[in-house]
Amino acid sequence: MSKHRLGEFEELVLLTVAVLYGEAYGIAIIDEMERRLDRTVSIGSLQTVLRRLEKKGYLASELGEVTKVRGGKRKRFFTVTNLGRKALEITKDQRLDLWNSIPNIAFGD
Amino acid sequence: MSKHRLGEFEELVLLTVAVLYGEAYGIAIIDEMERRLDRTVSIGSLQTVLRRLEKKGYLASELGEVTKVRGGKRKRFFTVTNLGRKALEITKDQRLDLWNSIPNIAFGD
DNA sequence: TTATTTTACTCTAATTTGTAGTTTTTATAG
DNA sequence: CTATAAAAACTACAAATTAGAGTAAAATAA
Repeated sequence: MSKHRLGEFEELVLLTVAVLYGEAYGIAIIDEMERRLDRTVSIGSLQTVLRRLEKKGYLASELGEVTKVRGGKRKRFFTVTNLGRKALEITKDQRLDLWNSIPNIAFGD
Repeated sequence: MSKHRLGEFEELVLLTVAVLYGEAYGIAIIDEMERRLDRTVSIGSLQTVLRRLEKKGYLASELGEVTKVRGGKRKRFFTVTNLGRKALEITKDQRLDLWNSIPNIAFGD
């Protein structure tokens, strides 16, 4: 596997969708990312990445029901697929293996 | 801090330079990355990223001594700077915080 | 029926990453 | 000596990812 790699932003989006399980739609994802990561996230790049991750099979989505809250198109809710979960785990494990292999002196200050 | 973010490949290069402390030059970095990450790494993209990371202050480099091994230009050895270490730590901590916030049901399969 | 709010979506530019090739240097084979 | 091979850095352009700014749709409130 792993012909597809996760870009930096793709990884963060995937993780945030998992964190928001059941409530992961566009604007909620942005709010959560901005709060946790202390950066601004544009709706445009988010949409692009959500589409791409869905196309790659890492995310699935469905439109929500009409609600009685004022305004807005129907929300599109995302969930992480099994394949997406595996991609996240591989990414995490590779990074942690590298961290565990760094000799103490490398950062001795 | 953190106007500069680490791209996916940038992060892996920085970590590998840390792992190879004292022996981190172009071709050794490639060999280490290919072995650990099970992917091919082209010398071209590595050079580009090494330069960019140095420019951003995450890496420092110096030319090695001439050796008596057959052929080759003098090696350029890289080390991770304090700033680079901090960028790596922020990146790692953000990812782990997200992982720790994922509800159990999110991946229930 | 017009304005406001909340949402998704599209398009183009900038940045990052990948690929293929070039240059430099030295040792060894003929 | 000269040609070839080996080991390394470096360059240039193409592809993929990410950012930013703008557009469209749907619903309630005035």
